Amino acid sequence: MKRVSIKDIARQAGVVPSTVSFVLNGKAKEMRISDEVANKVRAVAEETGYEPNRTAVSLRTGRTKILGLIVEDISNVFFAKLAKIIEDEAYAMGYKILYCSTENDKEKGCELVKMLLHQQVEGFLITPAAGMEREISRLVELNKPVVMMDRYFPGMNIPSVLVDNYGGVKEGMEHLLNKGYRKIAFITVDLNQIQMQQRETAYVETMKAYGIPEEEQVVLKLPYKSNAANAVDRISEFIKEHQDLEAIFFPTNYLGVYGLESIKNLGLSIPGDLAIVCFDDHDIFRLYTPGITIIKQPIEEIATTAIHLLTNQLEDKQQAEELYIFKKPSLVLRGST
Amino acid sequence: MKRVSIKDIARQAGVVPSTVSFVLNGKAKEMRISDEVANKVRAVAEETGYEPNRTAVSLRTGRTKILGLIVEDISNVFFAKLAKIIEDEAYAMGYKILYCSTENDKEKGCELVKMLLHQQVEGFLITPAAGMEREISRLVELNKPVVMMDRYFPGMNIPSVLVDNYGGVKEGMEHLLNKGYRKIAFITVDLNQIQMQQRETAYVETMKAYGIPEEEQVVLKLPYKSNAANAVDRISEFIKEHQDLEAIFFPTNYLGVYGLESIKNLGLSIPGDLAIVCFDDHDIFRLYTPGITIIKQPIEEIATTAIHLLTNQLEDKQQAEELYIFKKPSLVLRGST
DNA sequence: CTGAAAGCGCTTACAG
DNA sequence: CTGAAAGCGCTTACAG
Repeated sequence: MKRVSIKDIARQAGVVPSTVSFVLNGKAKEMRISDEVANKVRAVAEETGYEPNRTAVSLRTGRTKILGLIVEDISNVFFAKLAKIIEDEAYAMGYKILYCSTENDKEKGCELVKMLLHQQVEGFLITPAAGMEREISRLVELNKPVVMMDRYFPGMNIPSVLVDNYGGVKEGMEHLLNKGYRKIAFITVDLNQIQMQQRETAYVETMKAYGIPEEEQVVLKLPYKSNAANAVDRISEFIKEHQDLEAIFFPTNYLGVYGLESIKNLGLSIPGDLAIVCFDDHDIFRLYTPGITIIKQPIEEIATTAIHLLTNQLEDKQQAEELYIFKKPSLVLRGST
Repeated sequence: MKRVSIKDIARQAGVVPSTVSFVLNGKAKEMRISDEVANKVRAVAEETGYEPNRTAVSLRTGRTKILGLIVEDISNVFFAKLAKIIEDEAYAMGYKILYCSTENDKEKGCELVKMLLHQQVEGFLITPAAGMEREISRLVELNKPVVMMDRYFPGMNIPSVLVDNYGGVKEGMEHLLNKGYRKIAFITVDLNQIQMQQRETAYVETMKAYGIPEEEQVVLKLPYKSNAANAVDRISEFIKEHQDLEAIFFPTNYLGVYGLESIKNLGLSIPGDLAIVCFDDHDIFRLYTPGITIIKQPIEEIATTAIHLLTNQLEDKQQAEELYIFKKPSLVLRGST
């Protein structure tokens, strides 16, 4: 059951191996090989079920057609969906994907980069953990194309595909404000992460644009790693303290879930007592909340843009013109708000 | 910025390439290379930051240290978690994983097997879609180790790591029955899949063992691809028709979610009006159902067993003694039932 | 103890 | 138009 090689085909077709290689790589015309010979070779390759040995091709050409994808955590739905789409697009273009997860651990992230490098991957798609700057700039020095997703390091000059966090929150806020809501709270997390900061800025500025000064805005910041029970308690308390609240904006889906539980515990109805807008969808919303408005992450756009950006660099060796590409989330109304 | 090769090291250390290879592969002793020479070689390798070219190693040794993992859908939490654990274990043993998803499509599944084969993977971990039998037995003929997970093809003689569906349902049913519940409905899906059938059998037989004959058992079968709204309607109707119901057993988490919505719509309480047991956990349960009992899938056990089964075959070239390995799910009580 | 050489399966510049 | 040959970076059987 030995694999057939280019040599076997050459022997059977009565030509030399190089001829077989040219024919099978579509260079028959270029090399002025007669149709007769070319067809013979193709026929033999066909009937023997020949498949080139990719390892040998890689060694010879220096290309592996393998891309490395480093996400934060493959078991998280957002990244899993991202990975799936990237995988599909990559396969369609003849690339394979090697995945792994940093778990937001700088050390592990750097390890993985090294590992993928040994693995001879040709390019990298990364949602970087903080602290991976050095390792990533090393990749650039090694002339390996890199595209970042969802996060970025300002000033590092690496093409990045990002969610338009500011624009998304602005749109959601305008939706509420245009409906006449004024007392809108923003319940966020105390995390020094660029995405979350952009979202908060958008809240503050959109409110201001509608004539509500910062002093009258209502922001609650929960500690980063607070557990479900604590978060629900804090939010419930907060809602009770602010009896005049008309709406709440949650800048991330987990907060939204906690919020829903608080609202349910307090016996309030949506959107009767409170209107809710949440950045980023969650399965739970589908079932339990006819009156919630979602700002849906543009996962598909991010994935396809990123993979194409990367393969373009690989094929033409040219950089993207735009360094930071922002994808706008879309507003989804589930029932009335 | 050219990579350093074994030749470069040989030159700098004043030896021939083969000596370098022996030293770096830990065969210095075996080849009786002097410590002095060996240390010199190691020092040079260290300071030049030498990393072997895996492609060349693969071509020469015929080994790639890459495993193929084919799941149904990487964007599904169950498979994503499975993949994550497998990836971690594999990396720890020096293997890399190439993932992909069949989307339960026989054609795509077979394509993927071929693709991974071209990619020179050494072994396969597969959650097969129906219809992939031929392609998988081809792998065995090619002498490629295969381990199946979660599903199996009876009589195909391929090591499979499975959930003990029967045992899990039996345990959940006994839990209910021991608490005194007698009128227990089983709401399932009309799908000719081995897992679901085992679960149903367990319901029927456990009921019988407690003295409730099949005529008095209550089973509802929903069509396979019914949407959420239809499913919820059917279940609501069913509950209304069976006023004397004391408990419901859902053999899969999506049905449980639909069931919860029906119960909520009907204004019933859990476990006051109805006790609920569901096979397989779901995020939603965590938030909305203090009185639900879960039969938790043994994801971690499946993943680690499967990967070790595969690597054992690769390292020792020996088959597993047991062909079918069943992992027992665990019963998790959320509040009282 | 060490070195020279073959060969894994390809691709491609070169000679004819 | 076709063929002989080098070489990608390794490993390992063989000779000395």
